[in-house]
Amino acid sequence: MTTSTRKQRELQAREELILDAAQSMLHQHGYNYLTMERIAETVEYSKGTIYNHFASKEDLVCSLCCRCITNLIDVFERAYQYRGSTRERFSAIGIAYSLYLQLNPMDSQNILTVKNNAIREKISKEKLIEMESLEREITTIAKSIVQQAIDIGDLDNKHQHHLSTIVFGFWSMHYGALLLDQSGIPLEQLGFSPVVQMLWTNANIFLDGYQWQPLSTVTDTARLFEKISSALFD
Amino acid sequence: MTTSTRKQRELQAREELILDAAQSMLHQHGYNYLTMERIAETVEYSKGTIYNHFASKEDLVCSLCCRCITNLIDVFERAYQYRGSTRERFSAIGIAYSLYLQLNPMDSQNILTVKNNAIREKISKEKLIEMESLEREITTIAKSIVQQAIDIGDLDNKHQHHLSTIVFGFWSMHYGALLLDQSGIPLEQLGFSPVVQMLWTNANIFLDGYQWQPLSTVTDTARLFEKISSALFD
DNA sequence: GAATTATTATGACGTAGCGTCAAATAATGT
DNA sequence: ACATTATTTGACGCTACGTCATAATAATTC
Repeated sequence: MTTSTRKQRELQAREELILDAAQSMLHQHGYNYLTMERIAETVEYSKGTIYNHFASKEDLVCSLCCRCITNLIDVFERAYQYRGSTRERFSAIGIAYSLYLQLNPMDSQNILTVKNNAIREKISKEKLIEMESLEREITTIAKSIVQQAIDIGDLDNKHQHHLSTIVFGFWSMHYGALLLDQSGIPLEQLGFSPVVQMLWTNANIFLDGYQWQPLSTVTDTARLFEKISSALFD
Repeated sequence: MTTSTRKQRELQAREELILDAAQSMLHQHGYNYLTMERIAETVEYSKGTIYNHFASKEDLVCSLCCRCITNLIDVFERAYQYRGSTRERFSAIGIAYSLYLQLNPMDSQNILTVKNNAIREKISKEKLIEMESLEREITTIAKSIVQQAIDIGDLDNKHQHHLSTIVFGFWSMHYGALLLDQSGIPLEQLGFSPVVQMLWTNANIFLDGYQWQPLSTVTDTARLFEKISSALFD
């Protein structure tokens, strides 16, 4: 029993070690430099051992992605706990998302990588299921705030059947914005402002569109942004 | 002179041939099946000749992407010409985008591929510039409608300095939604409705948020969607 | 129209990196 | 101490990219 759990723990520890090495390598030299061989060298195990942990390079990257979503869930939960109106708490989720990905550009990269079909095809079924389950978890947090807003009356209950549409809209807006940002489109050159700023404006407009109270027109949004972001990232 | 242009034309024709072959291969068997060797076989030229046209596999895929953006520009221009209010014309752009990518899922795939940093690194400078120029062109169309809306007064001119923010918000929302859709997240399973439908709802809410007249509350949006989409795709 | 030169096409070759598997090594049980 | 089971290893096979010397073809000159 103890033996078995010690083994487990050792395995687990090594897995983390590998993931850390991969992450740092990715961070420093990018995806193309990341090879199974190099990871093996770095952690001082053989390639075969790496393959005992991860079915493929893609599986490994997907695992990094799972870690990232786990981190995001953490931040989302802090946003969920934020003391304020439902609208503020939902906004907090948006801020959490955008600041997290801004602070960890490599993670946006990985998300983008894993979403690519060519890569996805090579990810094992199990890893995909793991990731899906995390994704379900994270959308659940967002959905529950919307539900609460409807229950309280901050959001008209004619939107009850739009519940997931609201979440989806908010999500896709952030997702799209951050991916556009990450993907080397020269936004400034095309005449755009900093992404986090535009996102905050548009998120507010979007929620105003749904008449989610209190509207941004009666709020000091700049100050709110500061408050929420320091509440989340300190 | 004539000789040179004939040469040019032959080259151009072959380039199209290669791109067609690649597109169809991609369509039928996916990115991982696509190899330079197989393309060469299909078009009955040698690998070296393919490399005379495209500096790398990534360059080739980027070229496909450029073709796709060119198509999008076409549809955007039709949207621009749509006879109706500025709001309808801007909405038409959203519909154009979402229906085009819905009808050509392989193109969304390619966009996703090309946006990936690992891939982008391998694309030649020239191709990237070519693509950026197309991207500039396409955003210009969207921006000009927003400008017209402000000039006419459909959109309050306090939004003048948000002009690009509006375009960016609209773009990112659509972009994010369609990528989420393409990237195998089991949206229905997570309790979401069909993407095009959610997008249409959210796009309207977004524009309502900016108070872009006439608001969706005084519009038969379902009918409008039908009208616009048949105007664009027939 | 033959000779020369310029252009273009070819595919064998070098290389990188993935993933496998038989053999070596370590751990565990008796 | 020996047998059995589990884990680790790295050489090997394979695929696919991209190159380049050579061959083939086209253009030009005389």
